[in-house]
Amino acid sequence: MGEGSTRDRILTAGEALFAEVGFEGATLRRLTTTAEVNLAAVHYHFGNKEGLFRAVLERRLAPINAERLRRLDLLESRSASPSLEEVVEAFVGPMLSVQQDPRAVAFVRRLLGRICTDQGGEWIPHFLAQFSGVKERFAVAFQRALPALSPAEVAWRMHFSLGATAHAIADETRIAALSDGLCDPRDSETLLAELVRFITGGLRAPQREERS
Amino acid sequence: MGEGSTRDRILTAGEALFAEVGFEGATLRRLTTTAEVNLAAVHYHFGNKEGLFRAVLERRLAPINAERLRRLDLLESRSASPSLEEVVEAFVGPMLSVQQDPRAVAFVRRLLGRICTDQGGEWIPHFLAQFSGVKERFAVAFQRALPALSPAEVAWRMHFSLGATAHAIADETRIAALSDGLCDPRDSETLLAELVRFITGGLRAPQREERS
DNA sequence: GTTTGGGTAAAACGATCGTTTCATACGAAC
DNA sequence: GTTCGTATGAAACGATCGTTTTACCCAAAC
Repeated sequence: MGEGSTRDRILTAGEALFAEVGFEGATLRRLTTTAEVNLAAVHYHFGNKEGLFRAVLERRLAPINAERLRRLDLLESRSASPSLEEVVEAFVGPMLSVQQDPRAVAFVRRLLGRICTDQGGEWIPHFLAQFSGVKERFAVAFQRALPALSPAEVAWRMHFSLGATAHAIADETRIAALSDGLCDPRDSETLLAELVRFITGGLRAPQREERS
Repeated sequence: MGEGSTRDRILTAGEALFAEVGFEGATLRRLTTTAEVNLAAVHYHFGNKEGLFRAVLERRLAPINAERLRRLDLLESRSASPSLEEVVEAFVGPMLSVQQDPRAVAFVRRLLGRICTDQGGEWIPHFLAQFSGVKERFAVAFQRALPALSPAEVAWRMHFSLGATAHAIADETRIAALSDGLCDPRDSETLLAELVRFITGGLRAPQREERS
């Protein structure tokens, strides 16, 4: 932890610590100790603890959402109607594979899942703001791939897909216990393949029958 | 908050407070203030803060898991091979409808979802212990309803189903933003119907093609 | 009547938190 | 060489945390 500027060391250590113990569980003293940085440096560079957290979030979320849009652009430039599997993979894949940095993976797998489930906190609007552009683009893409569904049903199923993804990505131990060792949570490739298959299946489920 | 014994008032207030701000965010002083209980009473009745949290969890989880098994027993007594929809609803339904107590609903919708995503914490084994009996029973039921899938694939998809459920149940605001107001997160009936449909669709997705 | 023990009340304990203050070191601008 | 804004280090501040201690109330047991 002795490389990079002070600011970068704080960001990196904060990312790891927030991912490990969450926002409230993280301590600036523990953070500055592992980062080999003075305690006051956090407030100098980021204002306060929450400012640091927002900076940590943005550093990783921006590339993920950019990659999502890039892949969707690519799909739509190739075909007027991309397949559902392609759209799902463009949405889910970047969370698992944007960065080769293992620290980024740790962030996504632990912190992002935690954020998605956290109710309180003032950073959720800040988090959704970056996500909003992505949401609309993919809502349109999903609706096109699933013309039989109503917009409300598309929204519900995107919601469920997000949940399955967040849970699967955040998990590092439960799937092993659930499967009695059959499934390896670190096998990102299998995880992505199974997750995409599950989500596409759920999205393609027959629509609600209208009582006529 | 002026009814019931001291112990019950602590449990009820703790349930609400943990659901609102999480374990680390909850303060015993705020808890004892709203419960109109002395600070020391928490340690007298529950040992410490974590003991109180475990007691809060158990009070709500036990009925849910009991109801799950009861419904599964009922299904299997009626038919040798219950339909997938029935099994999914027996698994998901109790989380939304076991108790008519609105405080129990608040607990399930906020705290349980949070627990499912929380990585650290010592109560997860304690939580899984109660869940373990449920897990095996439903794993068998799902495997029977989906004979084409490998055990590993059944485990993966149960895992994803749990994630979609936890996310959907914990959410109270995001689906409204995601759907631009089309979907109402408080409409438990629609939520359950859409969720069951999504999960059954995901579980029924075509299996991984073996490269021969 | 006295004793006993479960339950509650008030107060303080030590620890640790996020934050602030103040002094200092360093490099660029003039 | 002096000045000045940026950055860091050391120390302390006030607040609040979970927990413990001590004393008190009161109904049941003897």
